[in-house]
Amino acid sequence: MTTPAEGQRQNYHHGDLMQALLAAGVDLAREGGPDAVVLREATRRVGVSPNAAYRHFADRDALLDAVSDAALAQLATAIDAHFDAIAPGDAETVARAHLRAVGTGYVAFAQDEPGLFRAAFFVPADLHNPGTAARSGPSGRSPFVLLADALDEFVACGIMPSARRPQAEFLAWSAVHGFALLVIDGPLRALPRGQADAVTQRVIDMVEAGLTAP
Amino acid sequence: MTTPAEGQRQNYHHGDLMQALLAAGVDLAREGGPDAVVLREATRRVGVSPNAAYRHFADRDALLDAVSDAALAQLATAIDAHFDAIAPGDAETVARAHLRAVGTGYVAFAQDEPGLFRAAFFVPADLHNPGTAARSGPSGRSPFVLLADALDEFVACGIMPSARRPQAEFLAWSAVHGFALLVIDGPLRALPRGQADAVTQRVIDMVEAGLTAP
DNA sequence: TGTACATCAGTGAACGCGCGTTCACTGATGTAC
DNA sequence: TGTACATCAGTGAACGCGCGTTCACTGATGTAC
Repeated sequence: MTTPAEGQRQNYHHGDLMQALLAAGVDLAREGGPDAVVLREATRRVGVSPNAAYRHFADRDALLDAVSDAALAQLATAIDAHFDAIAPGDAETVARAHLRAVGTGYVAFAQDEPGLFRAAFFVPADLHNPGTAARSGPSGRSPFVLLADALDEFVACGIMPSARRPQAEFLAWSAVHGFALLVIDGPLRALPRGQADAVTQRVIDMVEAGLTAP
Repeated sequence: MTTPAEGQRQNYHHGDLMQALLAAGVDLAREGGPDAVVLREATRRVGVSPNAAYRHFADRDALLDAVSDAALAQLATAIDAHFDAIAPGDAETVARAHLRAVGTGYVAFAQDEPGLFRAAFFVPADLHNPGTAARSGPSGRSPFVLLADALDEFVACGIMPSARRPQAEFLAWSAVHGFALLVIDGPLRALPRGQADAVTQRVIDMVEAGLTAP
């Protein structure tokens, strides 16, 4: 995370240019989304000539992929934090809280880091492959896995019929992902944060009620 | 819609260059999404010099806005078709069918015309303003208005509490919009159409159950 | 401990590309008299 | 009905921009002996 004296480098060798370029790329994505991840600008920020990047990334797309993975990892970390805050309780209460934590953390991250959020999903994630550690948070479980586990708990504690379980991830994901986009880019972008948060909870209410309806 | 002998124009004056450029822009969006709406390419396709476009559009963004409106109008038309296919019946059945028609038509359009779909939402629509006729289908009602009307029917026939009505559009929209993106760009992009259609219906089931839950 | 040399990580300069946009212009059109 | 002329809708050439990428190179590093 420490980018030592950007542009002020003394030694010929950088030390960890790969990591520095990745960090610069993440900054660019944070500021302007995936399109802002410009290879030349990343090298400029690190204080290195443009072609130096090619020692560490095959091309611009490889850099963007790495940035996308890093963004996914940050999303995972944000969701982990919501997960860890859940108090113990009976299975059903905890299961519902798990679902809510994923949704709430997901939307909050999109609101806090819209550029990273868009970069994360610019490269379509293969959610079936939990992915490398580069895409997970401290828990080691990707957001998709956390969601899947929460839904498994729904079945286990009897509030969702097991026949409804297959592909239910995508139903929940759709609602929360779509809402995140409405809020950061779409017609709800002007909604004050407090009101948006209230609607976020209603989206999760809808998902929960929709999945557990008799 | 008829683009007379593209690139083979005889007369100095085009006739309706504005419309021709818009049509070319829509084609570009269809083929490659909003980023593919390139002003020079549009003029090339129409067979006109690049700067001729500036007689009709202030700049590239103005062209893209017009393309986006046209794409929204096509989406509206597609949804209108699903609406018109609904058989008469009791209020509740019709209300549910209306909601389903909007969702089904919406996702089907995204699947059939992913480029136009992405172009339509590249310029964030102000859904509160029903928008000009340029954004509606034959019915004159925009998709957002059709959705809002369906939800009003839910309240009117007593299957949704009126306290839940405000902003319910955004809950339903989130789920369907998010799912459309999962299908055209995201992790569900490889799912065969038939299976995707089945999941679409489950998304709508979830929305319907979630909004009408006791 | 010192030196030769292969290897690695950077540099400097340049490339072609296609874009959006502007300039001064010319050909066609239609209206006033 | 004919002509002068303002207006409109195009043209041709060029601009600056910033990008990704490649070339041949040089400085630094570390290992073998």
